[in-house]
Amino acid sequence: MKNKDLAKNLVFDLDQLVPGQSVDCVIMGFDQNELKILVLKWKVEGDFWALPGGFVFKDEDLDKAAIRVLKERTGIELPFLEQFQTFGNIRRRNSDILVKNLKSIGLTGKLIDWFNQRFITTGYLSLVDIQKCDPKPDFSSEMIKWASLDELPDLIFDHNDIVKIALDFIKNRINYLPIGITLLPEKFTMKSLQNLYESILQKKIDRGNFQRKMLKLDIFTRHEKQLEGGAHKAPYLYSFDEEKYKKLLEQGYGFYS
Amino acid sequence: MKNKDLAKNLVFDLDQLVPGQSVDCVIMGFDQNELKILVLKWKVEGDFWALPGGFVFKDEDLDKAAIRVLKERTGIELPFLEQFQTFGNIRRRNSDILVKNLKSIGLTGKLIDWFNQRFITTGYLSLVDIQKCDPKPDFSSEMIKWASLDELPDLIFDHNDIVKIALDFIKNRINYLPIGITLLPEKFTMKSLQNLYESILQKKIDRGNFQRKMLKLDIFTRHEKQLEGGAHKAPYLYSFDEEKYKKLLEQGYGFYS
DNA sequence: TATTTATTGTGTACAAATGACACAATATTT
DNA sequence: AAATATTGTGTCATTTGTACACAATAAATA
Repeated sequence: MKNKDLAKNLVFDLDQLVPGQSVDCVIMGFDQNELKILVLKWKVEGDFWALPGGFVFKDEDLDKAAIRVLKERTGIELPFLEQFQTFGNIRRRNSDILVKNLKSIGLTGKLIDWFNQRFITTGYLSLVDIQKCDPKPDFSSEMIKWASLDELPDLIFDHNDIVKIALDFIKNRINYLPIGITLLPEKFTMKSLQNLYESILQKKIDRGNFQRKMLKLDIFTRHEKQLEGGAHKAPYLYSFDEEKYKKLLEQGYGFYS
Repeated sequence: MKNKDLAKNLVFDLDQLVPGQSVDCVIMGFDQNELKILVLKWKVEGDFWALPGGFVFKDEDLDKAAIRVLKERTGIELPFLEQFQTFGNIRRRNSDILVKNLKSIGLTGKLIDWFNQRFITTGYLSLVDIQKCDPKPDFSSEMIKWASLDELPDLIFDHNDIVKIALDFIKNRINYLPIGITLLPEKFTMKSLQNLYESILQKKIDRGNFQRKMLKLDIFTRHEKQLEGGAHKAPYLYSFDEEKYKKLLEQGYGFYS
């Protein structure tokens, strides 16, 4: 039944799509001090987990396609996604087993051919606040979830590689551009910002030094004390000063400028 | 006559190519203390300058396509090109005036259609030693030249943008990875390495400090004095210690690692 | 209520890196 | 032989990085 739905919905107009071109989105969220990736499970037999991805219309900007595809597959609306790499290995094609599954749910020959071609895919990423997102699977997926890096499932094709490259990209970027405004809630503690940095950089950072270094960037507004919950001494809450943050984004830091 | 040749040679098998996909190469060379870009002039009426670029075969890795295309268009053989960005704006299509020109040299309707589609192009770059290269125009170009950044001609489509992005990419990269081994001759002076850095970063660097900083990387071999020509006090010649250089390339520097 | 505990904000002290500038050494030119 | 331009290296003040210390304090516990 779910399979019939899928086959029915997959009847789109191939002529309007760029053949062999796709986009895939690595959406990173930060929750409970862990970095997580948004993945979805395809509505076919077998464990086919994948990044939210899709095709590109002939009359559509590649960047726009990424935004649209993310919206369609997950319901998440973002105004901007950052391109990080294009994957064009010749072995990038749907695996035999997947094609077999697609056949079994009644796809026609032309659609099978479509899915069986080699796709050159462009990777896009974004960092989001998990609390502000409510991802929902579309017709083609039976499940969507935030997977922590430790328990990232085996993904189809080279999607695991794509995630890895995306993580490297962010790990690199964090060294010269501030990060966090889209990953953390409105107000946050320095500790949680540090957790974010540590989970991206995969290393421990001295607490005191991190705090000083961050504050010296002068992109934060300091608020009153944290609500009572949990800790022993209540930490200050901070929020990003959007103007100063953007200014710093433009000029970067830590580099020759 | 040259136009006839072009039309004749352009009859390739479109079915074997990925439609709408291309690669473009930004080849940077360093000569006489200036950074230069390899550009070629198309063999059609009008001043159509472009980056060396071309199409991708269906059964070809994207990375390999870049290497092949560069070889075909310029004669330059490189084992590796670095991908830096993919350009997929909807307005990326051959301009009317170019198509008009292609028609005027006798291209058939199908080829015109091919050239008139929107291409998603992936940019690749490499840094080379100009002295070791002898670029030659292929059948489709009437001229090839190293253009310094100041006198870069107007390029077709968004190729000027592509060059700009490539330069930004290198400017960024130079801050955490050593550069120069493919741009400078076997033996070089610290002064010339500094010139290279200055022309990429577009800023003056203190001579003494630059020298110390570079040498501390411990990736150079110091040779005897420079040949007599020119200067007043002869500087030492250095060469890269390939092993140490590669090791540093792998681990990077100046960053959290 | 008084004490304990964990965590925060900030301080200090030393090492390392950076930036600005100085100066002797030296190959060529005059 | 003196002048000149450029190199290799030195110095020193400033900034940045790193490791660790300690008082302040909110919650938990006795």
